[in-house]
Amino acid sequence: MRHAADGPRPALTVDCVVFGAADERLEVLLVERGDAPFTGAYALPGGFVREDEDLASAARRELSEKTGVDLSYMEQLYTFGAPARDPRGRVVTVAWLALVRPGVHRLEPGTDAQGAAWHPVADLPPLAFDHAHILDVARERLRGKLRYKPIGFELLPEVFTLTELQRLYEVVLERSLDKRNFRRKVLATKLLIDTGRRRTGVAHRAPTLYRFDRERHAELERSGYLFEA
Amino acid sequence: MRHAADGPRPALTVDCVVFGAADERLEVLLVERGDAPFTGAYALPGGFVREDEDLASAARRELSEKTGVDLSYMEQLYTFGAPARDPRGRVVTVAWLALVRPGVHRLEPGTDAQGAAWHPVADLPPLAFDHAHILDVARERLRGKLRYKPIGFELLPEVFTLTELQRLYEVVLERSLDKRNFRRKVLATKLLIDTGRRRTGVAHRAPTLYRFDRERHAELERSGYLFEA
DNA sequence: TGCCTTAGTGTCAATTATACACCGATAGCG
DNA sequence: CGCTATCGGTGTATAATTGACACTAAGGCA
Repeated sequence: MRHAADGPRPALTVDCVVFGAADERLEVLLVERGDAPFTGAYALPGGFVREDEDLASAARRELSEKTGVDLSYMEQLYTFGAPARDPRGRVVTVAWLALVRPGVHRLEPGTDAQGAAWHPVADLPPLAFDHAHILDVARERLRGKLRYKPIGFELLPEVFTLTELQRLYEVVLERSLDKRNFRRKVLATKLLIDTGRRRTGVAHRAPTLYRFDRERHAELERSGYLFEA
Repeated sequence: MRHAADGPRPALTVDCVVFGAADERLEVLLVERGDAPFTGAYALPGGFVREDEDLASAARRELSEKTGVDLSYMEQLYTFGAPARDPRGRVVTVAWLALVRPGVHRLEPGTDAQGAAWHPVADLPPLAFDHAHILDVARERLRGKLRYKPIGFELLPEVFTLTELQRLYEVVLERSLDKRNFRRKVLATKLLIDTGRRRTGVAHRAPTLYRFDRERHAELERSGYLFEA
């Protein structure tokens, strides 16, 4: 059975995969490591779980400490525990996934991370530990979720055009979508509100700006529904 | 950063939710606890992760030790880490999900579990720790998977009738399905092989026995496909 | 004012989902 | 041995959804 003294134990950390969309690209928040191992390499923000701390709280705290980004919600992604994933010894990490609008969070790197910055997932620097693998799992999960949850909105600014939303879907799903079918489908959800405003200053027809209907979304969440892109 | 000496750490366990179907019910494999806390209560088979052991291996080992059931594949379910989930101190557990055909595994309870047995999920004894919650999460995951993966077969005997398969779906999804539509859909997958045999000795028309086409399934797995019930 | 660029719109065909009711085969019983 | 009870097995029509596909509209700028 479970005795607190049962032999050596793995250490436990949390790591956060925070995605955002900017310039029609998918980006991820990384910190530059200041200490060994992997000094100077990039890593997912994360760190040790404290003795009396909920896992989700640990993820939020570490993300905040390492990057200055405060998030109220993250989804648990997967727990990675290969014995050799950390050269210092056995470390099991619970990875978390979050989607944010880049730009609304000021990045304030913590003392033990030299920098926190957005990196396009299509062009990543070498990552510490097994973080490249964690990121792959996160991208796969994001793809899966995007197909049946309208989470695309979480990644975009408060107001956005349908074309911007479509580009995001295309980037994440890695395939092109038909404009008319995409619009039909996404508008059919009734989750978008026409703000009545248009984006001006562009050298072409001014596109309509929409925002996400959080109330309707919460309502549908409660009753359980699907969404397909 | 991560120093092995960083303060007190949560202990780490694995717990296994093993589902099977029998008598048109969904069952789960539980062990009776021999030691405190929760002496005499039922629990999911599980235990501590060893220092140099992969998480999946730990789950397989604990399941085998506690119940005698050897499985080659389990899917990671979720990691539970509420600070108070174990009265003895901080214990984080990585839960795993497996589907088996009950009857093909001999149950051999380990020394520290008084008994390993199948229990219908619709009528469970009180469970130790937060295992009732873990089981809820597992049932939800099973429902989700059943909708788009043909995993129902994993829970049934080697040969089965379409009605048995449908009952299983109905039990897991908690709704009734149309017989003709179900048959059409499930046969359209071409994942069932008509064995040419029928179940006899029943006081009604003898139903055709099918078995699951593992080769075709593996093939489709590779190319990626969906399945809807 | 003409041109370049992106926004925005509709239809048709194919596919898929759903609703729905009767005859067939077998064992058991009287 | 035939009657009955019980579950097995089948098809069709309608509605909803998907996917393919091309042109006009509007705005800024040269």
